[in-house]
Amino acid sequence: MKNDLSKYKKTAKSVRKNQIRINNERRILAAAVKIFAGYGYQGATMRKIAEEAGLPKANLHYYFQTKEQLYRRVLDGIFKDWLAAANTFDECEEPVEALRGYIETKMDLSRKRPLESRIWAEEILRGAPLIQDQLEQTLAAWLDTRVKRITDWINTGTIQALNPRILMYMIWAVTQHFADFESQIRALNQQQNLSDEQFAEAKKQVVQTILKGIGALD
Amino acid sequence: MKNDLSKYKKTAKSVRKNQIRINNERRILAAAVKIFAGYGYQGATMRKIAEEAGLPKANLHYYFQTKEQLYRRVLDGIFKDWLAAANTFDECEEPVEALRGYIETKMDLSRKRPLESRIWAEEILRGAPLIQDQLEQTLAAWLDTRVKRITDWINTGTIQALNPRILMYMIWAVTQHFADFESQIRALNQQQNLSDEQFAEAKKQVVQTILKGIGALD
DNA sequence: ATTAATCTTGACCGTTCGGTCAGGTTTATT
DNA sequence: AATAAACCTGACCGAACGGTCAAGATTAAT
Repeated sequence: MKNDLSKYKKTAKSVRKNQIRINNERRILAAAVKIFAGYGYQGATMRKIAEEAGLPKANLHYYFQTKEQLYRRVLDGIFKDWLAAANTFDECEEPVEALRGYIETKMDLSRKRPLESRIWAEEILRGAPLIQDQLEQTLAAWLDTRVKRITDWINTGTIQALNPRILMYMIWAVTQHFADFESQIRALNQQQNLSDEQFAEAKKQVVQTILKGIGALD
Repeated sequence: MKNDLSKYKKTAKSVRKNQIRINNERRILAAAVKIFAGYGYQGATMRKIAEEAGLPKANLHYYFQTKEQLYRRVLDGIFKDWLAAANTFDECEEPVEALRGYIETKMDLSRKRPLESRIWAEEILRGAPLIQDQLEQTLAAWLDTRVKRITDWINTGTIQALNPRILMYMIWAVTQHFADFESQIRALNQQQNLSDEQFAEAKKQVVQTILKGIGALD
C-alpha cells in the first residue's frame, strides 16, 4: 500500500519535507468543507471537490483513499472546534459569565464558520452514522462535566432549578440555528443575510432571553 | 402526455373512481417521507422508495414523473402542517397563552412527526433550492403578521421590548431541535430516545425558559 | 360485449458515480 | 550522478442512478 504510515517513520528532516503533503491536504480539506456543506455527503462528489481544490480527481484519492475517509477528516476537525468553544464556559466561576461567554462563542462560531455547522447538522440529521461513537463517548463525557457545574449552580441557588441537559440542548439549538437555517433567515430578511448589526442584536437577545429565562438575570 | 389533468375533467363518478390513484399516491408519499428523511434528497433513491412502498420502480414514475416532483409534493405537505401549527398562536389574545400554545404545538409536532421536520431542515440546510419562493412569499407573509401581534404586545407593555423575529427564530430552533437532532440527543441519553416523561419535562422547560426569558412570566 | 382509459411492470438506456492503475514527473537521499 | 521515494494524472472500470418504453392487465364507460 502506498499510503501507509511508513513514510513518517524516517529521518527528522523528512518531517519537514512533507510540506507538499501538508499543503495539498489542507487545500483538499478546505474544498471538501465547501462542497460537503453545499451539497451534503451524498450530493457532494469527488469531482466537485477536486474542481474546487483545483486538482485532478485522482490526486484526491492519492491523499485520501476514499470519499468516506475525506469526510471523516472533515468531521474530526469540526468536532475539535466544537469542543474548544467550551473554554470560556470552563474558565468562569459565575453562571452568568460562563453561560454568556459560551453562548457568545457558539454564536460567533455560527457566524464565522457556518459551513462546518451545516456539515455537522447534516450528519446528525442522517442519524450520525459515522460519529455515533464520538457522540456517545467524547461528547457525552464533555456534557456530563458541564452538567455537574450547572447542577452546582442550582444547588447553591445561583440559578433556578432546571434540567441542565435541556438547557444545553436549547443553547445548541438556538446558536447553531443561525448557521444551519441561514437560508431561511435570509429569505425572511428581504433576501439579505443578517448584517453585522442585526447579528449583534440577535446575539444579545439570545443571551438575554436564555439567562433571564433560567433566572440568572433580574 | 399521460399524466395531465384531463382525467379529472370527466363525470362526477370518475372522481370517486380515482381511488386507485389516491391510494397509491398516498402509499408512495408515505414511503417517500421515510426515505427522504433517512437519506436526504440525494441519498434517497427511487429504488429505495419503491421498495418501501412495495411497488415496482416504474410505477412510481407513473404517478410522479420525476424524483424532484415527488420530493416537491412531500415538501408541500410539510409546509402546510407547518403553517397550520400556528392556529393556537392566532386564537389566543394573551401573549403567555398564545406563545405557550404555539411552542407546545411545535414541540408536539417534533415529537410526533420528526421525519417531516428533518426533511424540512435538510432542504433549508442545502440552501432551500426548491422552496425559496415559498419562504420568501408565504412564510415571510406569515411571519409578518405574527411579528405585528408581538409588536402590539410590546407596545402595550405585556412583554418586554425585543426583536420579534429573533424570538420566532429561537422558538423554531429549539422546538425543531428535538426532531432534527434526535440522534444526538439519543447518544447523550444512554442511547435511548427521550421517554414520554423526559419529553414532557423538556417541553415544560422550553416553555418556561422562553416565556420567562421575554419577561412574560414572573 | 366492446371500446377506451387507466394502471402495471420487466427490461432497458445514457449518464455519472467512487475508485483504480500504469506510467511519467518531481523531489529527496546517498 | 544515481537511486529511491513521493507525487501526479489521463484513461479507464463496474455499479448504481433517474428515467423510458412497449406490451400486457385491469377497470370503467357505452
